[in-house]
Amino acid sequence: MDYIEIVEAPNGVQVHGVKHFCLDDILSCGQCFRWDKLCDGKWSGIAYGLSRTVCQEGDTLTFEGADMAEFDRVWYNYFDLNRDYDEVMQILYTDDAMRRAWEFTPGMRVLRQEPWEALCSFILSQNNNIKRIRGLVQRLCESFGEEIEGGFAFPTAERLAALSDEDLSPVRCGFRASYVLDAARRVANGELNLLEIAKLPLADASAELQKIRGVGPKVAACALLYGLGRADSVPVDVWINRALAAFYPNGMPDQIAPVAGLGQQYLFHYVRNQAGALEL
DNA sequence: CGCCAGGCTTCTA
DNA sequence: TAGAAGCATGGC
Repeated sequence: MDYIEIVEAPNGVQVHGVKHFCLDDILSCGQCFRWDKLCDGKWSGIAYGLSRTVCQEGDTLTFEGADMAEFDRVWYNYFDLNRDYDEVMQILYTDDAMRRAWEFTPGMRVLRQEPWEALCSFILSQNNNIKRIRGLVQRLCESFGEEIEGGFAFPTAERLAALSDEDLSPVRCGFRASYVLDAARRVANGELNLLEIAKLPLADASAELQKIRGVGPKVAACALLYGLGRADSVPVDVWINRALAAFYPNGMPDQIAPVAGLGQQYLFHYVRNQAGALEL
């Protein structure tokens, strides 16, 4: 595993000896929208209806105010700590471009966010920039999410399903409003069962999600990767498209497929942030 | 001001 | 059936 021990400390739960883990990279890379970096370097965010502050000092993570039961139930999984990233690394290192991408941000990980939150957030993400996506998600939560200690939970599909386009106007999400409502209705009425979709073959799962108005291949792939735990799902945006053209004119190697979505996360960060990455 | 944003739907040839 | 235009809104 990617840590030595997990202990309850006076100020919360601590993970000691964590590997392949850079909180800054994980939370600022655009895979999630509800974490803010505080001026002291700690991160404050909301997931699974809990508002928490998390910090990393070297190879120690501290989940302030959490107890072990909460950590086991929520954060262990959320930060993908049950995955052995040594294994991921070994697979990705069989490929040259993936190895370079990994080495650029070796502490990157893919979060396991709540299924509905991930689907809804990435519907809002389309044709939008990360700064504004964060604002949309925040207004959606403040307007329709349950008030919790420290903020607002992500609104349930059931709550959103009962709303109209006009109800969503304070969110200012433009043409995406009807997309969010269509998704909420299909999820709330049981037509789409996200947990069942997660188990389907990738192409079938994607097709199911694309029944939602406003959900195409990219958003479906994001929902699968970030919300439904599908490490084999690869969101292809303009950046990944460039990377595919530059590095994989004949497609990605087969052995990468099971973790191609994780590889995508390293690759995405690499080609966007490393000047000249695409020329190699 | 113009261009663009981790796309998708609709229109057009 | 592929390719381009249109879409709401705001960050830069």
